[in-house]
Amino acid sequence: MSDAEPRKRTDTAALPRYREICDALRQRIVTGAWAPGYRLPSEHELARSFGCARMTISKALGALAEQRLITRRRRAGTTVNAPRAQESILEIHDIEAELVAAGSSYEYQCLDREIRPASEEDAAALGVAAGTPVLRLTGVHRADGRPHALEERLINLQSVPEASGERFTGTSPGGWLLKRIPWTDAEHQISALNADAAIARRLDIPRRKACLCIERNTWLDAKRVTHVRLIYPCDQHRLIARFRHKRA
Amino acid sequence: MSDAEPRKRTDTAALPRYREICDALRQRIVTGAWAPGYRLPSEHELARSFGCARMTISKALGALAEQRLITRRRRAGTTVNAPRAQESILEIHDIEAELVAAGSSYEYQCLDREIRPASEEDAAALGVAAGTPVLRLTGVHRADGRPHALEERLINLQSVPEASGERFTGTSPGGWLLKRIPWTDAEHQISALNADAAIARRLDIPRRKACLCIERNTWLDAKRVTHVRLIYPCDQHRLIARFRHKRA
DNA sequence: AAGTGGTCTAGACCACAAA
DNA sequence: TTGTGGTCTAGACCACTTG
Repeated sequence: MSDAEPRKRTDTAALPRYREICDALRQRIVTGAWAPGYRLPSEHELARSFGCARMTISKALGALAEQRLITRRRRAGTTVNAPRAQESILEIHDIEAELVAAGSSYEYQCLDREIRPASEEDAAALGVAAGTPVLRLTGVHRADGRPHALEERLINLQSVPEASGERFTGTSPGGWLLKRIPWTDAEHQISALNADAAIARRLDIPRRKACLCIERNTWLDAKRVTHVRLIYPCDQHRLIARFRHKRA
Repeated sequence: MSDAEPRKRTDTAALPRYREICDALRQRIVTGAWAPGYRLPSEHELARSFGCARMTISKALGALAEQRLITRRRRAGTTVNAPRAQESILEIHDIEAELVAAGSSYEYQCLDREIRPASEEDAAALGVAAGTPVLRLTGVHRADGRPHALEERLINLQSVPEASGERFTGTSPGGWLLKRIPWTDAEHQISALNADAAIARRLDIPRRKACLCIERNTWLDAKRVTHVRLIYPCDQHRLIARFRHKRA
């Protein structure tokens, strides 16, 4: 067995072979030489033409497929995709962790706490039946003593009954929940709004100032856990989302 | 050569071996049996204990690493990561496609078009050297005749020289670019702002109205392609991001 | 120096979907 | 039926990094 006898790869590259191949193929796609719909040569053919094992080709194609530049189907072969929607990964951090990471002090101030049967509005926001017992919390996150974000939260007490015993004075509900109740699904809605009088007062900003609003719904399997609405003054927060740069 | 003699896998599964292994390992991590910081057995050991080739283990670990549940380093081994931020997938669509999908008519109106050497401000936004030739475009996206979003765009003419020949009256630069120049990397910044006089006039909204602002930078490998700033009145747009349900 | 992950090979069998 | 991708093996060499 001559076995693996490749390794003439101390040449210049430092780039793995599959990566070179991946880049070469991507080049043909992005330059339009291989237009959307074009069917690529089979893995066997590519392996021959690149002079490598089929698995190396497979790895290169796998990377392109994960970037959604191509679609691979058994028997049908591999075809170039049409340009797609921009898809980015958005990381939404715990406010406390975020502020601490930025070197600020952090404090949660509870403004209001109420256990009640869900109103129609609560029910719609949390996605439960009206009358379901919910815990409603309003509070302010402070950074270095100054208001940073306003939080309005509903907790489904059917999913998290132990929340009814917690006062949430000082401890932020987000952190508390995260430690106790895992979630399996989440949805975020991001919007902008003008601060109304109540928001302006609580965040100590002028009325009508633009704010970034993040609403999050979380599920534990099929059960709704919590609904939260976070309101940040526009000059205190922005979200950054990056396209995940495929490397493999 | 007995070669590949595995394939007792017409059992019940239909699930690839590397997938089973990946799930088994993930289970140990998410249940806390392998806590953050824990160092996993080496690939060789895992291969022995799972009774498979090392490459199969490597594929399973690769999937976990891509989910950022573990970190793999040569010599140092593989360790369990600390829990990470909430990570959602944000899809940012082409405005035209979005409006058409919603059943609205779509129209792009070019307000301004200029080819010039990049000013300091342009250079900073686009990430190129000052003086680099850029195409600067301002326009309004209209839905059913009414202003929907304001777009301010810079195109790097070194990356996309053919853009200099395009008038962009009627055709939206986003769609035009998407059809010609794919991107490999993108970064989005999402913020809120109060409409100033110019924005208010062009979008036909009151001054100080809150707007959602999306800034996008795109790269083709290392080259900057375009920088765009989209401004939506707060009641006309919201972004939705869903937790990516891990499957692999 | 030694152990780890990273990559690669030259085969092989399988599952699937198109012809 | 047949060709394609999907997975797997048993080994090998390499590069990196830690002890």
